[in-house]
Amino acid sequence: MDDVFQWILRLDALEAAPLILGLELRAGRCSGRIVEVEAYREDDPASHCFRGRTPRNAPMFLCGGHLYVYRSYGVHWCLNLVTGKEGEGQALLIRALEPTEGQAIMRQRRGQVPERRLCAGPGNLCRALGIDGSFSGERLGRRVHLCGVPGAAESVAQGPRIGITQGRDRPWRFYLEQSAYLSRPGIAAKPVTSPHARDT
DNA sequence: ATTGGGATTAGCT
DNA sequence: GCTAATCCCAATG
Repeated sequence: MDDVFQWILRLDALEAAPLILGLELRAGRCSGRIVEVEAYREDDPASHCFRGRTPRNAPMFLCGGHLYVYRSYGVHWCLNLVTGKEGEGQALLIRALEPTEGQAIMRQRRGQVPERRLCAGPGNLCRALGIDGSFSGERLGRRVHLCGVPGAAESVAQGPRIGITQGRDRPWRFYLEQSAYLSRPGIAAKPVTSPHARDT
């Protein structure tokens, strides 16, 4: 079953993104459904890989299925699932989860916040799941796991990425349109798959 | 050796 | 809407 995820994560980030949405991400006793991701690639001015390999971004150049965790603004940790083949330098930034298990522990780490804010935002979800820089470069399946049925998510939407100054023209943020657990509401979304598209 | 700029967030105006 | 918190990297002298 894990082979399915390995296969998906070796696809290009843009192909993998809609398949990853809806899967459950678990770390320790906490888990949540992935409702929002963003794709970053080497040919992409917004990506940490844009100017080649450095000690920080080295895990992004491993093959799909590894983790890349970086420190944001010197304050927060952010989790990526590396995609593609070794040397390509691409990943999916996990931006929001719908908490499904371990909410009590999450709240202990995050403080008294409403359920829909527990894992909303890349920094917040790492805090909630206890993910830090020591996870970077690690293989999926050690301390972080995926489970669920890939590609089964209801209406996936696509829009501009958040918080970047370069590469704004690339609509590489993917999210579950009806989710109440997004880091921010969808902006000028265009649907990728609709609930009825799969029926045909 | 120093400097400027982020794939962010909470709290305040 | 604005700002501070504060670390890593890249570009520059």
